[in-house]
Amino acid sequence: MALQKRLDYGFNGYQVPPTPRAARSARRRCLFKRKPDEQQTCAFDLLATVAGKLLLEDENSPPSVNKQPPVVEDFLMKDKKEENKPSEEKSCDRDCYERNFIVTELVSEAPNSNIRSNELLCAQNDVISRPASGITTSDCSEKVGSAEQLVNDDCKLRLGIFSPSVDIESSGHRLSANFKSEDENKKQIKMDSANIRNLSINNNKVSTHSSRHFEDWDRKSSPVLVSTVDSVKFPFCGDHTPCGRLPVSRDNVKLVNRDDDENSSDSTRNKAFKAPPRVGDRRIRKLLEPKNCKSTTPNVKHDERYNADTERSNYINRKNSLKSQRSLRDFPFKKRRLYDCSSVSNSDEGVRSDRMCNVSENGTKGGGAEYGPTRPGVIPSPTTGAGGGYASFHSRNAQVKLKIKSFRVPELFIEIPETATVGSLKRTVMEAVNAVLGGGLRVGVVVQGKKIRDDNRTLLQTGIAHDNKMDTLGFTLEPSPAPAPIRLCSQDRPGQLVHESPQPLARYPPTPTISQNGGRKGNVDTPPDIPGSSFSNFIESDHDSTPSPSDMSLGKTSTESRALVTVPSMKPGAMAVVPLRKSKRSESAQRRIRRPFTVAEVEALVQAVEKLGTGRWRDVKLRAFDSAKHRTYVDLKDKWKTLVHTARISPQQRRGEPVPQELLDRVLTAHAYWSQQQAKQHLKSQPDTYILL
DNA sequence: TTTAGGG
DNA sequence: CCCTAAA
Repeated sequence: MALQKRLDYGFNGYQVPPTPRAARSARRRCLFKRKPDEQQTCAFDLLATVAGKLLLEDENSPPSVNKQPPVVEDFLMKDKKEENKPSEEKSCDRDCYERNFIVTELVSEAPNSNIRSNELLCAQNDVISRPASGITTSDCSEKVGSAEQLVNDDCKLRLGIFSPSVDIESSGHRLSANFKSEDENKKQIKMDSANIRNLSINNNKVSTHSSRHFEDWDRKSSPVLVSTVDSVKFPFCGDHTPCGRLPVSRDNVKLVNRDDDENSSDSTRNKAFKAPPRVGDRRIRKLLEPKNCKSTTPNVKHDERYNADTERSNYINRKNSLKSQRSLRDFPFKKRRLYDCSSVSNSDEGVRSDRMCNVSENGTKGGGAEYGPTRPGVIPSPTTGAGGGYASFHSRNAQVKLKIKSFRVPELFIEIPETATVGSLKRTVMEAVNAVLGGGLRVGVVVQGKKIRDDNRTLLQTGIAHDNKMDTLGFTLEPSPAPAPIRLCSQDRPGQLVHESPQPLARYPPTPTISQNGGRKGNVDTPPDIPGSSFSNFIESDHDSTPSPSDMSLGKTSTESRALVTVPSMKPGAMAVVPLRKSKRSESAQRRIRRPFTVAEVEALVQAVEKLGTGRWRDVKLRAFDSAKHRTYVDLKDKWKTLVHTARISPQQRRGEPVPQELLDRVLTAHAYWSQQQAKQHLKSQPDTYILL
């Protein structure tokens, strides 16, 4: 059997390394411009990735959620055009990464204010944070639909997209804002059809998230990760119907962790133009990837690999035919489970909205009965945007209180083999979430469309305290230039991540200046934990999965998660709205956090190595771990090394998350095969020496 | 920048 | 994971 396997690998499955290393290195060049520092900004990258940037809508363009820039259509067209041009890399416009942060309304702090900003809040939350399926009225729904179709064609299961919306509330002034997200902020749970053939087809298929536009995401985005005052929620959208094609084999395992750290690098962007994207699976991802910033070298050996992959895949299919079939049947259920979660989450959303309303009551004393439908006339349609007319400001109020009630993270894209367990899926998702939350963020303040860079300016000076300038106050979330504190991205302590990540936003605020005031300062640390949050729901009965830090963290997360809330009372003389401790970020050169490979990752690695062989770690990385930025090819190589070692030692001596024996067997087989190949090549390359000896 | 290996 | 020589 072993022999047979070997033969299969040798003749059908593996592809003999065709090119000398030199040749290879010649044509790869564009990727991995990651700076050393960036490796440590795991989470952050994501927010770069996930949060990206929140931008206040310009004054000239009235805050109107519905308003859709005419550009969108062009963008879409562009996308479609580019689909046919695999060799062309889309340019990454910086604007792509910006999310709009719209201050819908700012109300006077006066308790008697007749303006029910709460209503606005509620309305906005209601509409915007609704799962994509529920949002169809938007003018861009059509586009969204097409985008989703494309996605579905690729047999990808998209889990939530959030419409990033941020509500800023204050007892006095209330801001309701929407973060318009973009696709780059998402990770995708992608179930690729296992068959390589399918993959190839998919590659040629036009699959693009047209959602480069926040609008799109805004509309279709489903709530995914919502951190509210009281809890962190992980709602999944329920609008994704399982695609018709189901994964067949474990081929094409790909972990798409969109760590968009590369987005932030201009050099990367520039390079994108130099090198066209590689054909094949990667290309799809490119298209899907919001950033699309990095380019891939053209895969010269694409056809070659295609053949090899196909054969290999056939082999695997034969081998696992039974298994695959079962997987086919099981898969929908696995997915359904997620959807069930989503429904739960959705319901939670309602709770969340309510909670928000309630919270807002604190400030305005507005009766709950007055919210929403009860007074529809008063509620500015979130889509129409709230004009500044609603706000009546009392300039005598010296305090500006802001409360960011929730951040929504756009989307998670993850690829995972259908053979993976639900537990591993959960872990993967959790990792993605942690990555999102664990990152550091920098908050920018935008007033009247202009970014306020001077942190020392007072609100008064900036105009935030002025009645006539309250219309447009915005915040931007952007990746912090320096790596986030390790703790923030530590996956080893995932439990802390979820509530820690918000820290840069929520906990640091009270600067000396700000802390002078009483007000609701105490709310900053208000951590009303909601044990039954969606997060815990999402993971709850995870018995089938092997214990992993992530899993453990989930429960912890649900109980420890802190609200992403900041209610720093600020006097006009206060400093930045959301002061950040930038200094702490500078302590780089830290050892990267340990991120144990999951079984899914191991499988992806094994599969890639089986096809590419050892010694081509960059290709392996690109193939299976592209967009998993925290896995460098060195990491993969090291992991392979340890895998080989692990496979050779007795199971009793192994530590950590147990790797399925089947995988270890494959490791040994592949390692043996490629070692042999290497030896052969070595002999060929030095025939003279051989003769001489 | 990538590989290959030792630490 | 880190560090680095070597390619």
